[in-house]
Amino acid sequence: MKLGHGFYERDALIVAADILENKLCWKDESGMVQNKVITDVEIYRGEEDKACHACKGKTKRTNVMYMSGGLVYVYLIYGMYWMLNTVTGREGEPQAILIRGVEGVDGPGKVGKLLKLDKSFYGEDLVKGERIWIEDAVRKGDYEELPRVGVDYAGEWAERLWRFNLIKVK
DNA sequence: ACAAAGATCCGT
DNA sequence: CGGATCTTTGTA
Repeated sequence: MKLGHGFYERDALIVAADILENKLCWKDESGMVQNKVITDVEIYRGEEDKACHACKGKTKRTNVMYMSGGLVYVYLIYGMYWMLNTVTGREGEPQAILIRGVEGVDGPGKVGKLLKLDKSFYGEDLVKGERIWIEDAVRKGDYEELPRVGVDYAGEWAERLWRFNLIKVK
């Protein structure tokens, strides 16, 4: 079942732990529905978080993060890779969760490539789920909390354990 | 207007 | 470790 508003409109710290192991669903170029288990996420939360794009305030780019949870935030990094984020929290609380990896796909750039993301996904509604959505899962495995990747410039904010990674079960 | 940096990945 | 490659943002 598709996750609804209630799931996303909570604090990013709660949603991030809860989103692991759910299924990221999308339609491929032939219209076939694909899905993969979410295994690796990172939290970007609030204007005070120096690693969060919203630390610059509300801009054309960060606008969607200020909206109510359940929307897609995508942006191009290094001129090449589209990063997939889900907006969380209530309106006025800039938050997003970066999908760093799904089963068999290790790395946010690869996730974006797999889903063939582009600018048109900015602000896409995950609750409506026309092109992309998330479905719930039953099993809840354990996860580890790690520092976020690639945000050393953010000083003490880089030390927060805001990367949640599913522990692989053999 | 222009320059700089960036939530990455790949090949050497 | 450097190159690819382009949007966003700060500075003039």
